Amino acid sequence: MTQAVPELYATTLHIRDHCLCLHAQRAARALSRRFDEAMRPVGITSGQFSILNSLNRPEPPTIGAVASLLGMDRSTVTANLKPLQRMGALTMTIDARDRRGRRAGLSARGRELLAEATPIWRRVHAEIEVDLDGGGDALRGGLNRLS
Amino acid sequence: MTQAVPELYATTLHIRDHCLCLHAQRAARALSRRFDEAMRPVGITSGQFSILNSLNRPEPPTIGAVASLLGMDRSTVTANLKPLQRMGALTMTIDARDRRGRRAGLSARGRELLAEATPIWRRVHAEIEVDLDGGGDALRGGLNRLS
DNA sequence: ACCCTTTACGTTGATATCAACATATTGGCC
DNA sequence: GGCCAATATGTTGATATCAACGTAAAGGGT
Repeated sequence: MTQAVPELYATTLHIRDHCLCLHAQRAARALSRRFDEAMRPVGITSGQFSILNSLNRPEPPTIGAVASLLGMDRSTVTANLKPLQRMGALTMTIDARDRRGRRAGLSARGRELLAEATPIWRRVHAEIEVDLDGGGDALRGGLNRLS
Repeated sequence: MTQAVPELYATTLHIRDHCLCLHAQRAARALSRRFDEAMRPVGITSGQFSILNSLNRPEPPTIGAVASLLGMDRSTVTANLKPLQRMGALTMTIDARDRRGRRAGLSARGRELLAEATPIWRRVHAEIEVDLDGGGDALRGGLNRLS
């Protein structure tokens, strides 16, 4: 008789060091925290910044288009729009050509928030690129293969 | 007079294509969904698998040690342990040498869940490595620089 | 015109995530 | 021994995330 699960501990160490899901979650959490903290003076989070940015187009996108761009569930987009709506950052309109669809756009307040946050994004992102020591493009390429 | 924010749209496109936070979140969501779906027959999520795996050590770790390993907030670890406790997967003990600390370990049921999920992890992870076409190590390296 | 499939969303319930605040314990310093 | 800063964790409230289910509109075939 050996221990209960003798082979699993080596496996555990292997997973800890190699699991791309774990590594991606950890990096995503670290990046979120970094941008969240930097954008706190503006009153938005990194996720809200991504959404505001995705809405800043000539033709306001549908919920589904935003979900597809951000790689998240449609119901997550709906949920994430709620706090932005309470801030008065959005314009929601029913698509005239397809009344199933709702199009989300930026209000004047939304454009204002985006304009305030963009220089912060630029600064923090430049710091991160420095941390990556020129590996930013390669990292983006690898991440894009996963989504 | 020009439009309200004429320069911002080009910036928006730039952010959409370059923001590492966005790219990392998107990839992390995609990976989570992939493992979540594969592990659903076992009844655990990818995040719960990561936690179970992190608890599988000779000396059960403290909450803080798990948080540090997974790169998440301590209160998030506390919250994530709750569903696992309800499943009967854990053993929680107060550290005898420092009664502030709680150590989380795997119960027999926890080891069972981990043993069931590990082959699934192995299969899905191998598929992902194929998708990356040999770029797995480089991607892990880049992600580690961020956390 | 009528049905039937597909598509676009919303809602609900469970889990995940973090900041801010509160509590308990430890350890050092006097 | 008593005080005080540091440490480990819990709690609360807000947001994020998704699957499953339900609703409404569009589009096609008859």
